[in-house]
Amino acid sequence: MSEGRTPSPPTLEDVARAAGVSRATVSRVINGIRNVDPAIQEAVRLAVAETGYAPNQAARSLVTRRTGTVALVVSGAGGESAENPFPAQVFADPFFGRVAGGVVSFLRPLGIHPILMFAETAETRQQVVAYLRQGNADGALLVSTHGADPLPGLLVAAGLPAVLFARPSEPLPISYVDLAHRAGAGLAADHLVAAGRRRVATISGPLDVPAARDRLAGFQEAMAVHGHPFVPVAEGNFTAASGERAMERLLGEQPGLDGVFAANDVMAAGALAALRRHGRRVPGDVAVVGFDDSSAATACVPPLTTVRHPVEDMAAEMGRLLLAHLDDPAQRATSKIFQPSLVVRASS
Amino acid sequence: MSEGRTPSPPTLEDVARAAGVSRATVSRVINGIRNVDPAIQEAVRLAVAETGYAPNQAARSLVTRRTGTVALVVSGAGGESAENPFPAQVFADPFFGRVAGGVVSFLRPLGIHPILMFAETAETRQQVVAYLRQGNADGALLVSTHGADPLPGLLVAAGLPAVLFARPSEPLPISYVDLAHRAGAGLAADHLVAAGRRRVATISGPLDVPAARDRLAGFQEAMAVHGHPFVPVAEGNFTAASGERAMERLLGEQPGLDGVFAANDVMAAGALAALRRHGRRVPGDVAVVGFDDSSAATACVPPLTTVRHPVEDMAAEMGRLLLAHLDDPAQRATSKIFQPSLVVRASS
DNA sequence: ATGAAAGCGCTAACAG
DNA sequence: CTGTTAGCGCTTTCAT
Repeated sequence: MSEGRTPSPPTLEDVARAAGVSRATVSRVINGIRNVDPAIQEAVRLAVAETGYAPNQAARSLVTRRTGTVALVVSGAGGESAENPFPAQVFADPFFGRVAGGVVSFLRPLGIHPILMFAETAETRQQVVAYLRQGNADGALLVSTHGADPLPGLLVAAGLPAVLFARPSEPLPISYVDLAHRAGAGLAADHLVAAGRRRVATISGPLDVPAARDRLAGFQEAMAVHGHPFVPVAEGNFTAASGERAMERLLGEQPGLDGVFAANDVMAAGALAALRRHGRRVPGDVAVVGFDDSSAATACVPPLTTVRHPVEDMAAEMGRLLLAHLDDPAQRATSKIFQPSLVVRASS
Repeated sequence: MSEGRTPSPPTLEDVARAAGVSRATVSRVINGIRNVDPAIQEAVRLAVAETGYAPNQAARSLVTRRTGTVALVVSGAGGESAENPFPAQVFADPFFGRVAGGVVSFLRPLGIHPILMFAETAETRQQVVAYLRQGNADGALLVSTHGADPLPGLLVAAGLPAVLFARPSEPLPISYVDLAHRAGAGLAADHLVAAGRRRVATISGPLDVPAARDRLAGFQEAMAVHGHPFVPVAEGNFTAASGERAMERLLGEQPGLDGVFAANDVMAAGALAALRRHGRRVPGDVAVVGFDDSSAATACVPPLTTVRHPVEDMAAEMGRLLLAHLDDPAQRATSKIFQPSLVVRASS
């Protein structure tokens, strides 16, 4: 009585034998296809339980040509060389965590789990394309950290289903979700003006990022509407340190400023530090408004008034759009723009 | 002359025909098996290029019984009900980002991409087990947010290869990486004492988390060695808000304290806020030491002295251990404990 | 309503 | 060194 060393897992065949039916019937029951006698269904279910059967996904994919998996790709815009070989920084950004959380919350109830990929060089982008072409995933959810990311174009060229987190910088037949950045920045401007602030400045994000440009433009436009055609600007790169430096510069230019809008919460937190060092009270002397409503907004002292960016909802929508496209590949690219809202806290 | 509607991707057969050889030979070339005539190798490579061939992973997995994929599972300890149905919070923690970054940086050069999973209820844990049993991934990298996570036990019981981020609370034949938490906390104690601090308190993490318990014990032990057998403790839950509340309590108990060790940087940041509100200067009146050396440590004002937790390296090591186990399933469970180090910044 | 049989694309003995 | 041959486990016509 020798037992197999590595008892290979039960197959459909085993279940069929145990239930006294054919493989085809077991397959039907498992895949929830009707036209199966209830009594037989029950027998099959029993056999599945007692054999501990679990369908082999590879075999299934081979015939259905579907993996039931999607890739979640975080992509930069680097060139040939690996400028940032270590992906830790990118994933450490709470923004990425929110995207991942939103994607998972939508996909998981459907039994779909995303494959995490990271691409920032020409080589790694090709890796992503090859990976998808090999049928490791049915499609991709793409989050670019820079506007000029070539990956969306590559995906479209390869005919691979994908959905982007933001409008591509070049027009492309591809679906995406995005935020009404201009409107969001406008909310911040309206709020500062309504609060009686007259000497307002802004800390922008890196201007090669479309979202950063939109937030700046939206802020400037809204301020102009309120009779403030000129707004001092200092450019940051979305990090706390850059926000701090930008605030220093602004304070140097205009010591009497009484309000500042930062294009994200993290830079606003940096600005808070600079203001404190210069003896300005927030919001007494200077009102501060951030953008995103990220964890940084509430971790600050004082907590930040900010523009809410429904990242999780948007990420979930990406999943929805991708699945819709997979169900009906003929359907055209669509987009969904989310509306931001203002969250007022102690900093303004 | 009609073309196929959906031109099905080229197969090995197509490449073989184009190269004028057999499927087996093409397979050999593609899988880098030697004993193939260099001239034929070249011909095959050419044929691959002109057909645009990409191997079908499902077909490959079906016969090799390997997917070349691993699961990265973030797991809580919840019971039957979904107390925290939304995974966004968990993924938003920068700690998770560091783990993901470390895992990806190690796995990606090997062409392996992790599947992101999240489990916090009995049901979702079963989902993870089922997913692995279906052969969607060869093994799991598991990060538990609580000590009493049942998932490691389930994985062992199912005979699924896995590596944990921390020592399991129950002894289990499973590999893991961990940090010498006690030693790390000891470093913090030594530093505070060396800096002349005499009235030192600590903010612990949630005491149902083994790492939090170890950090507290390590700190108390080291302080005792330095002649301070009693250290006031306030328990937090690793969030900034909890750190702030804990600091308030400590200040109430011992208004003259001159040093505090928080079991993570985020709570230390909260403590900083409370200290500022109470008019204490850091480090002038009170020295503050955190733990982890996370992004929170440098985002604070002043930046935190902290105990470095090499999360990325540890995550990479998890990957290495898992792959080693997959290569040789007979090999026993191993563990690797990393040593922390002190990073001195302005807060102490 | 159920079963028989034909592959999905690939790797791995086994011959030659 | 190369080709032939069997499947891997599953879904899916096609008969019955």
